[in-house]
Amino acid sequence: MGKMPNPRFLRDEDLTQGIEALFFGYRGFTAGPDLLLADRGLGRAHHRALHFIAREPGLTVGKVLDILDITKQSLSRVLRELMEQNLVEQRQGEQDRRQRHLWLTAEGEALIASLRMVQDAVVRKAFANAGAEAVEGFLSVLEGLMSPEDLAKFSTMRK
Amino acid sequence: MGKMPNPRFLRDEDLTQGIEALFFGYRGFTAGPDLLLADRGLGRAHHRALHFIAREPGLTVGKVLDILDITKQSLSRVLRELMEQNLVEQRQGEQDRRQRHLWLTAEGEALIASLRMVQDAVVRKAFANAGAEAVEGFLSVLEGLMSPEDLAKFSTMRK
DNA sequence: CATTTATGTCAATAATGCTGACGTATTTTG
DNA sequence: CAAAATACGTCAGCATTATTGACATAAATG
Repeated sequence: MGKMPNPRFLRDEDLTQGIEALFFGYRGFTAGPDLLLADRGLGRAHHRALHFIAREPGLTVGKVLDILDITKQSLSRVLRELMEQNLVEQRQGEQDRRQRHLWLTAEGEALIASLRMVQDAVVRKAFANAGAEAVEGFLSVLEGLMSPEDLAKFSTMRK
Repeated sequence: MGKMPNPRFLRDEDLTQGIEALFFGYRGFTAGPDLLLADRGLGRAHHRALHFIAREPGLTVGKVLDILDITKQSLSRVLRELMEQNLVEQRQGEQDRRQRHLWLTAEGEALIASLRMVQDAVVRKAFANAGAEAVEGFLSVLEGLMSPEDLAKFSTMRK
């Protein structure tokens, strides 16, 4: 047998609190980068593309499409804008020459670094104040919220 | 003195994981409602308005503006569409007749109930699988991510 | 009575997404 | 090798959610 079932757990009120915490928390999480990006005429979509390209340089367009789960038309516009601003560059695949591999330019690296600086500061503070155990809980709840497909992507990235 | 500082805590990798967990988790959290709303030609903005009106019936336009932190022009369009679909109604304030108090109609109550059904199922499953302690951690990290203003709103709502 | 407040509206613009259709280069397959 | 599938790009049109700026009205307040 495990712990006593908690009668004060999973009430409607708890769910409401969780829903609202996500709403306000997500907003706090994106506010800083949004401001920085706006200076360059970029938005959250550009941030996401930069993030995943930075995380795994040489990613193909197809892989980014799979991660972001948007249409190729939407991604195409975002990538074009990033390339116009000399933040990202494409290189033809060597094995499969149909593929376009995406890399950050030095300028792109600099931008993502400043975005990370802002976002990391917020996340680090939240993590540090809440403590390591809370962070474990935070992650496990978020994993439970993910679709099976996204959970698989999320897990694979950490290997 | 407290716990031993954990050298494996707050590395760049941990922050990356947190950032990506929020991205994928938030997507899982909004996917269900988005589908239901699309059937009626509504979006996430309408959902947010419905949520807070349902939570505190009789809310004034000004209070909703403060919570959602969007411009009155944006909210105005959202409310007009909700009223056109007979989901929300306005009543003039009795004390202050400049104010418009917002209420859900029976139809609005029915819609928010079905949205809650879908979203609650996702959140309840995530909460139940992760456990009460994890939920505490989840909430405390999210509170740490909120701007001071949003944290105040979030806290006030629970009193 | 002048000012402030609460709300609404008109117009223009931007970022992010969608569907559908079509094109090209390249690889794979029968 | 020819046909099919794959990876990618692009053109056009449209929807949602947001913005700023300007202006208007009714009601409360000092």
